This record gives sequence, structure tokens and C-alpha cells, in this order.
Amino acid sequence: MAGASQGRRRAVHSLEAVIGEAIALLDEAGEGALTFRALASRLGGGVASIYWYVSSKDELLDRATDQVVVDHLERTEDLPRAADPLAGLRELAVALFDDIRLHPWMGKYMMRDAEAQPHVMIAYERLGEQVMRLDMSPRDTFHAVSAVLGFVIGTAIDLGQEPPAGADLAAGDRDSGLEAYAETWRALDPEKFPYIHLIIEEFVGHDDAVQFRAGLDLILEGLRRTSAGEPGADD
Amino acid sequence: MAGASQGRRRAVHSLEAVIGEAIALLDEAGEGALTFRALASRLGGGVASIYWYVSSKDELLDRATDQVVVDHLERTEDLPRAADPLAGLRELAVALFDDIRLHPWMGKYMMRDAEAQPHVMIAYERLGEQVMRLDMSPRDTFHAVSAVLGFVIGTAIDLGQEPPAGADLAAGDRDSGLEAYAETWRALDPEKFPYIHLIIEEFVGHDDAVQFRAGLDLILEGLRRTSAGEPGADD
DNA sequence: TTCGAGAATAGAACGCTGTTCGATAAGGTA
DNA sequence: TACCTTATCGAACAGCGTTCTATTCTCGAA
Repeated sequence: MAGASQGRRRAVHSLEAVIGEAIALLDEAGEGALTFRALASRLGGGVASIYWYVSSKDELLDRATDQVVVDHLERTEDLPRAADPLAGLRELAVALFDDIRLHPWMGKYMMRDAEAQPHVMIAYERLGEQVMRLDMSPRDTFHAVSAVLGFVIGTAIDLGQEPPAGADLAAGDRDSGLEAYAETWRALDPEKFPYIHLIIEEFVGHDDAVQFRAGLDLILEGLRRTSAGEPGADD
Repeated sequence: MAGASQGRRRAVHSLEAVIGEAIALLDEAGEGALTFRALASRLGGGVASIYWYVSSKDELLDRATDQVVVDHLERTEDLPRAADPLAGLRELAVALFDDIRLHPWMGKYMMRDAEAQPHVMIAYERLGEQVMRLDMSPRDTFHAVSAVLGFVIGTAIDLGQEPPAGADLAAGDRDSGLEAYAETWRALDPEKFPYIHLIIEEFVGHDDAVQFRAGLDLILEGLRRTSAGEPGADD
């Protein structure tokens, strides 16, 4: 054979491949698993090559986050916009929350730099346009969107924390983790911790998504009241 | 002189000193500044000595967070408990938010491991006891406390992000930072981004604390409605 | 066909990090 | 004196993000 196909092949990359493999790595093994060396070996190339496409790890994470948001926006592009602004807001917020939960690492980065993640702005805009339909003052509109966004992302971050290197062997491990906490709590003095004891059994086996929706509905209920009542009292 | 005071003195530490200096370091220079070497030089000792008191950086951060919570609990021990449960809940939530904002690094760690931070549980308990006075079902009580907590900590995390190594030279720089964002946003197409354009001027010069209180009041308003109305409808 | 410029790849090193190991000293007890 | 426990620390290790420099490939111009 006269072909020059012998010798070690050099890897061929692309920005899409770099971002894509980074997201895959993050999703599969968590934030701690994303290292330039691990990423390079996934790409089948050298470590330094990544810097041709991305100038730092910060930029890599910003781009990865933005890419996930792009996918989210495409997937929810034609969400059935409800007649009720609050129902529309709820749909968008739930969809955003669910997508962040699929990529627990990204919550932290969504709020960091709006310039580095241009598409995050579009997600904000969509939420904002629903709230605008409530005809409140610019200030109240801004506060309402901020509240919903803070709750969505904040809750997603809270729930998406990586466990502190504890036992995570078998599947269904989540239940036993919750049960372990509950065990500790049950040992607390019921006189001193009446609330904890009241909700222990609710906590065990609770569903994060249900918990999120319940909190969101509280905000939306408050928003319905506020928007129907006084038009933007100061403070 | 017959004294044996020559030669290099060995440093004398204590758990309180280690935690205290760690907190000081975090508060003064941010999360990235807390390294074992920096901490050791602050304590005037060697790096390895810190491991006598603390077995890992994770434990150090857990203990530091818990210590800040202890101080918070002491400071707010006798908050004037309002007659209205929601007013009491509001007081506690605002106090917690303000204290977290004084230590922006700690928000991330508060949710991580309840066992490693025993006093965080007490803060939860206090919030829960106010909500209990609303006489809702255990499930609704649990959801309400989770919502408030998620909003408090989530918002504190969002607002406490370290800027991505941008220009942070002079004081009053915050305004110019906001203004820089606003500049970018004003360049967006008003047709495509009506919400962004509506709130740009509200965003510039907005007060984080006011923004937080507005969101909190939405939740509380919703909570008032929900607790007065149907007694815990199933989703 | 040769040359050179640029795009793309990568090995090796640098400084920094959390962490571990082993040596060393001080205080109290038998 | 001998000895165990408590406490301290220098030195080293592996891993990290990042940079430097050299190399290969592609392709249009001469």
C-alpha cells in the first residue's frame, strides 16, 4: 500500500466537539471531572490543543452553559403560550428548572456573566414578556422576574449540589441518603425541634420537582395578588 | 542571658484561630484566596499544622460556615417576634439574607451537608416554627419553608458571585459595572427585547436588598393567601 | 515544484493547589 | 530516665490550569 496511513494520527477537533465533550463529561461525572487532561483524552488529542478553541476554563464553562441554554430555547420555542400570563410564566419557569436539573453543574454559571452567555438573556426576556402582560410598573416587573429567576436558579443549585464524597454506590441510593438524614433528625429533641419533627416524614421520599412547583406557585400566587392590587407602592 | 529564647519559635494554634483566620481570609479576599499556604502564613505556622485541627478543606469550609451561622443565631436570638407569623418569618428571612450577604462565600455551603453544619438546622427550625403558626398541613409547611429558604440562599448565592476577573479597581466600581451591562443591553433590538428595554433603567442602580425583599414579599403574600384558603389541596 | 504563511496540534514544563509522610520537639506521667 | 501523647512543620507528591515552543498539515503564490 502506498498510502501514508502509517504513523500516529493527529487528532482533529472543532469548537463544537470541544464544547460537546465538555458537556458530556460534566453530565456524566460531575463538575469535578471536567479537567483539561480528561477532556483531551476524550477528544483523543493533547491538552494544549484545547486552548486553540477556548482561552480558559472559565470560557469553556461559559460556552458549555450557553450551549445548554441554546438547546433549551430550541426545545421550548413553541411552548403553548397560555392565555393567562401567570400560567405562561409558570410553564416557562418549570421548563427552565427541569432543563437545569438535567445539567446540575450549570446553575452556578447562568448568573455569572450575561455577556459571555448571550442566550441566557433570551431566556430572561421570555420570562419577562409574560410578566409584562400583567401591566405592572417597570420596577415591579423587574422585581417579579428577578424573584422567579432567583428562585428557579437558586433552587436548582441547591438541589444540584454534589454530595460531599459520601457513599453513593448502588442505585436507589438517594432514598437511603434521605433516610440517613432523617435518622439523625429523629434523634433531635422534639421539644427543641418541633418543626423538624413535624416534617421529617415529608422530607423522606419527597420529590424535588414537586417541592419546586409548590414554591413557584407561592410566588405566582403572590404575584397575582400584587398585580391585581395596588399599582406599585414604594417598598 | 540564660533564657532559651533564641532559635525559631514554633507557632501555637487552636481550632478557633484556624476557623477564625479562615473566615477573615474569605471575607477579605474572597473564596479563591483561601489556600492552606495563605492560611498558614496568616497563622504564622506551617501548612501541615492545619491538618491537626481539620482533616480537609471541605471540613474547613463546613466549620467556617457553621461558625458564621452560630454568630448569626446569637445576634438574632431575641428578634422581636411579631404577632403575625408572616411578619416573624419575614424578619428572620431578612436577617438571614443580610448575614449571608456579609459573607458571600458561605451560601454555597449552607445547603451542602446538614450533618456537618449542625447549627444550620437551628436556623431552619426557627423559620419553620413561624410557618407552623399558620396551621397548615405538614406537607404545605415543609414546602413553604423550603421555598423561603431556597429563595433566601439562592438569591444570596446569585448576588454573591465573584466577578469573572474583570476590572475592579476603584470603589464605586459597582455602578460602572452595572452601567457596562446596560450599555450592552441598550444595543439590543427593542423589537426583539421589549422586556430588557423596559427594565434597563431599573436595573441600573438597583439595590440588591430591595430586590430581595420584593421577591420575599411575593412569596409571603402567596403564603398568606394559600394558608387562608384551601387546606392543602393535592397539587 | 518549491516556498512560505497560517492554521492546528501537541509534548514538556511552570507555578500553584490540597494532601501525606516522617521527623522533631514539648509536656506530663511512671 | 524512659515513654507516650499532643502538637508542629519541612519536604515531597500528584494533579490542576496554563504557557512555551516545536512540529505537522494545508494551500495558494511564485
